[in-house]
Amino acid sequence: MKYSKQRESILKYLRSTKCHPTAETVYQNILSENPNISLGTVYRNLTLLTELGEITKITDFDGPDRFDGNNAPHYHFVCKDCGAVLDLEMDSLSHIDLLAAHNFKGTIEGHTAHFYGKCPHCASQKLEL
Amino acid sequence: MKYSKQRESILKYLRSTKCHPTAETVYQNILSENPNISLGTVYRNLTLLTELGEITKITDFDGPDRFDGNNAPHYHFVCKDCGAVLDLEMDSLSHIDLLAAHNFKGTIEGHTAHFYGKCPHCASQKLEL
DNA sequence: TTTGATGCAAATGTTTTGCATGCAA
DNA sequence: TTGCATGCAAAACATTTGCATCAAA
Repeated sequence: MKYSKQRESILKYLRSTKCHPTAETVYQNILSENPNISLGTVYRNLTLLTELGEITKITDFDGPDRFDGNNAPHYHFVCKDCGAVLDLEMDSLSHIDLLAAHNFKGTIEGHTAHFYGKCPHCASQKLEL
Repeated sequence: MKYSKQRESILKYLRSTKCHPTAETVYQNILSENPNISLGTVYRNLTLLTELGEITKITDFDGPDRFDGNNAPHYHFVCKDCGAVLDLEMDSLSHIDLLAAHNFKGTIEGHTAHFYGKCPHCASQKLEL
């Protein structure tokens, strides 16, 4: 694969943040480093990096897809109040694959899961009302 | 809420199928019963029925949103080969909310989870190769 | 009659793609 | 120099919305 400055910028930005940005947000954040980059190039490289396994595409939530530069397996939380997407520190739930396989005639290869509720910030605001 | 024949058709169709159709598929399937219905009306009613809790919107997968007329809580499986979405017969995984809450300072109200692999049909085809 | 629901079409938002040009190998 | 990657713009796709009309209450 041929090197490109644009792809390097995109990956560097995703590795540096925990905010699970959309393609548009990635674009806005690397624009200062790449004044002529186009949104199409951002999309092309996000798709490519996802196929290479360098990043993960998060399609679980409403709205535009988000991207995650954290390669380690982990689960996500979304706040019902403010919409923030946070990483959760918890063990793998691989045992649920066995529960799913129990009455299923196909093969279970894995799962995705995410959690929702109130994030630390919104939960504490609620208490103050 | 005012009665409408279109809404009744949509709900009747969703109650009758286990195939988790998209808005477009719902539209195609009720067209014979409602020759003049528009796709916009289908979208409006799918949104309304989702808000009423009569049906569920599935946003977990790539591609357009799907809708599920089965009100009972259950989990979904998607086949990596053919893309089919199937219902899984398994107990609630409510215990994973406790696992998620363990190191989390906000509040966990629930989760969504889905499983992937090969469906019964594609798994058996694979064996025949 | 009143008000919410519809059909239609245009608008919106997200993502993909065609094509000429540019840059890495 | 060769071919993949880019920038740009148009297209494709999914969904929402404005508005005049229609039908349920």
